Amino acid sequence: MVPRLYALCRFVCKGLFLYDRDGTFLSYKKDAPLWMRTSRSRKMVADATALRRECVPGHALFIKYTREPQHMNLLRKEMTMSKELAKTYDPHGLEDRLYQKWLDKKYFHAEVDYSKKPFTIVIPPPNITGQLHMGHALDNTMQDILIRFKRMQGYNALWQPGTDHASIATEVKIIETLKKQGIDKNDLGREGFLEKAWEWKKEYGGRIISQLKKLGSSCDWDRERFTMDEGCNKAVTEVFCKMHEKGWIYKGSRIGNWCPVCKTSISDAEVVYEEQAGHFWHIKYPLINEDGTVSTTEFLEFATTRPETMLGDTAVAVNPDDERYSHLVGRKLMLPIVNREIPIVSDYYVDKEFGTGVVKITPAHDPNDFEVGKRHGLPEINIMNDDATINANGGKFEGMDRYEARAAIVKELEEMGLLVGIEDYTHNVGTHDRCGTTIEPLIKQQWFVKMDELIKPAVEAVKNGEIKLIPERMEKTYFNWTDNIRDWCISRQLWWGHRIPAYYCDECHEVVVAKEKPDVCPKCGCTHFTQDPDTLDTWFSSALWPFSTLGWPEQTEDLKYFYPTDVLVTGYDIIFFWVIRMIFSGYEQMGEKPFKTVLFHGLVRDAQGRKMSKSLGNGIDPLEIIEKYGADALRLTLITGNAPGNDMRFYYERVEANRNFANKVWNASRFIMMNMEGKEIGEDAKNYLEPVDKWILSKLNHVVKEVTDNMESFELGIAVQKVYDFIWDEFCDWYIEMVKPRLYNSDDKNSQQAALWTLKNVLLNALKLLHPYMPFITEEIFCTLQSEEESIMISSWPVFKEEWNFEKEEKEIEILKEAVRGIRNVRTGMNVAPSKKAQVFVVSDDSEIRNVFEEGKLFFVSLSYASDVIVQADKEGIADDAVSVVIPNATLYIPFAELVDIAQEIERLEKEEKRLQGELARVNGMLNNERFMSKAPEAKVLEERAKLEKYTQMMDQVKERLAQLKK
RNA sequence: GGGGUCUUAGCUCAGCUGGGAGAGCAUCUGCCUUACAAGCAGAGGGUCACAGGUUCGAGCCCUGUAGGCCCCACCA
Repeated sequence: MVPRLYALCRFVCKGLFLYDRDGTFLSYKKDAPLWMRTSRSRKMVADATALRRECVPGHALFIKYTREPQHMNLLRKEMTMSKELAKTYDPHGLEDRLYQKWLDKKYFHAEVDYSKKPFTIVIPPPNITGQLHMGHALDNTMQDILIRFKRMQGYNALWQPGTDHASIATEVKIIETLKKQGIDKNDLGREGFLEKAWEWKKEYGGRIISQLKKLGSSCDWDRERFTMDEGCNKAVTEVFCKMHEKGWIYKGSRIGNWCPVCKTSISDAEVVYEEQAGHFWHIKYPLINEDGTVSTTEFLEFATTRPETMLGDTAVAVNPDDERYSHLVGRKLMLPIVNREIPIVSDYYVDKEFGTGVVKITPAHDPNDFEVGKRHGLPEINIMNDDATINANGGKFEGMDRYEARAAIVKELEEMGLLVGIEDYTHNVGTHDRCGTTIEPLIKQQWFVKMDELIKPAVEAVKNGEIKLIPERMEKTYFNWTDNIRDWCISRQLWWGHRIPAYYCDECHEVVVAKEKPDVCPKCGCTHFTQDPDTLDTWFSSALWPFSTLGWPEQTEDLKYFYPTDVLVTGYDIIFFWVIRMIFSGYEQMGEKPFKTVLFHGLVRDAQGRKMSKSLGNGIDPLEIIEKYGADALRLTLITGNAPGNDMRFYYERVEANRNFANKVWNASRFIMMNMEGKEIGEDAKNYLEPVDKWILSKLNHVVKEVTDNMESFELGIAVQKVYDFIWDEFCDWYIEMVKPRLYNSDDKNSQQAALWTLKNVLLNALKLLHPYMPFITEEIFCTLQSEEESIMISSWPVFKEEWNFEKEEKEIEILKEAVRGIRNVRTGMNVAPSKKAQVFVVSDDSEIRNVFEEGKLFFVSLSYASDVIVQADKEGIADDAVSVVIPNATLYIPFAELVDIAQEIERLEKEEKRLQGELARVNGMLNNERFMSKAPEAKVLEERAKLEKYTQMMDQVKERLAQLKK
């Protein structure tokens, strides 16, 4: 036998009372031990050791309300807790257990089944290098909500999971790891490196998956795919060859973004512009005289941010309309140091207003200059190696790093007297989004995808609504990109990725694009080929994800059944990288859209509104939140409190509030189960429904409809907010309180049964509505509540039931609620303790109203702290100094035993009078406005008329009462 | 330079197609009320950034202004 000891601190701020289980007072500890919460002050100081000494050995100690779990746990270890159901919801253990159960039962698995309609979502595949962050958590919570909702609605719901090989991100990471081991990528060679990469994938690729499971994601894990698995590789090769044949993939020499550290080209989308403090070097080049000598008096001055590129200058340009220089066009300049003659050309690219209106042209190292060079047939002189050191074209600067060369060249120009000045200048510098290195524009042979034709159906699809973007404004961003589309550079000089299926004849260098290495060169007949060393942009394989995962290029049953998918959920930040590319790929390869709807979400930011990032160290780990508050609370936090597509800030307070909601649900359920214990609830109980039962059923009915509608239109946050409000405000705070008297009274079995039946049914339906959002707690309660059902996740989604539609009762109960609120209001206003009961008289000349109060008397008594309630048609027998509360069509009187301060009461009523006056003025203003009456819709007019009647009537009551008091 | 978006209570944000300003947190007051103090019952708090316009009626629609954030393009 273990006697228990209770510590109750609820009503004491400065100390701790210890009671045993029977409530016998044991001792009082001043300056009590823990961080505790009381209603007033959140924290209270005390000493845990002292408290522990207070406990007799073998006794249990129960601290009722604490805030700091670490202190709580410290004590718990030495305590024997009560064997009753846990009073607070504890997600620990429970979540993993339920998830395992779902897995074991194969609830997440979907098979082709033509008797059901499919509902498909493909996961945005997380990088294998990734760790679950808040963005993933949000993204996957949204998908899971949709999938669980549709599954319950009876759809054959498939959530197709997988991971992305993330070529450059992964390669960078592996190189780093190897570096730590003292291994250089090049020493390993391609094969050796790839071996390491696959090992790495094997080790870390599963990590993110297990983290997604912690969230509760109901993905069909049997179908897990990888963007570089065999099937995806087949799809990639197929697409490449097909598009090459069509002429939409081509190899071209173009200036592109080159990362000198990763030694690969990167697409425009991978370049991040950063503002950097730099300099503007003002330089002049001497003109060449008619006779071929270098002028010592005539110069052309300009400014540059990158003086080292002068080594590759092949012209200087001015604006054709610039009269200052028009006479010089066609003449030549002597490029100093290099001593090369270069022409002065005119091109509209040059801005007359900017600087001196003169620009040096380096076609090989600047995208704009490249274009100018093309227009004027200028030579392209590449002065750099792949690592951004100067090459042989740089003469004596060969071997220098680009920045070293810059300093050396500036120095030399200065010595030559050609440096006019140096100016501080901040400008935007392109950097590589993966490694931060400054991009070097270089001319390289790269593979490109021609976009002009490919993009057309993708533009059309969004324009004509075949693909819907949510929120709608994302369409503008979408078109902004499609309107300015440029060819997509798809080759990467990396090893980790899909190999480009292009083969070069060793003899004649003929290029053959084919699924397999060709045997014979079609041109020269030789049999030796070398495959293109490059790999493809990661997004090339991601673009095929919606159909490659379903088996394409094979015409599988899955593909026929599940494609096109229904919804794509993703962040707006990858609309260009991914969404658009999936759309045009879908149309091109499948002849059909890849998905019907794209649901965008925003970024999860920290409490200060900053982006969560590793460098700032402000990232919040979702797994930590799950550990502390449970996955359900996290999911609810991510989904509520902001509009679709907007960024959100992450607050611990909000997680806490949602954890509290979980606890509320838990306790309401516990209450219902406790009351149901040992009682059979037959279905005939519904023949004895009372008005309150009908009221809550009817309320539930509306919620079911609204929530379903909201979810159908992807308003997930709004939907769950309605469930939240219904459960907490209506069900817990009103309905449960209303039926308590019936539950505690076993004399009227029918009434009790009806209440229990209603409690159970409303709870079950509310749990179902909540399940997509909070899968764990709802499953746990659902299964405990009705042991015969095996899982809420395969139960059916609630629908609006005509037989639960009770309009009359809905209105009636609202009257009672208003009366209760009115009474509570005056009581607190007058500082009357709840323990102090008082008689309540309900006076109304409307017999229906009187009837409502008679019927609801049982709970009305307890909710309004009444000793008893007397319903009558007139004021007969009510003390003059009773406090009164006016509600539509009735006045409530509370004759308190003590004398009521009449003056105060008059003041209160006058305030009410003023409020009603205001309302009446507004309503009358509208109704007396001729133009309102003629133009406003009839429904609105009727509504206002009804209000007028209601307020007039209430006003009469208030006036009457005031007159009486003032006598 | 082009485009998007935001500005609503002390803080963070809702407010769908125009028809009496909301939530959470915070603050204040009361509460030992056997589901829940991670709770219950109340209260206070807003010129809806500013200026015009449309409308019977504007937080919501239009124009402009100021400030914040984001995306695209990138200026030698």
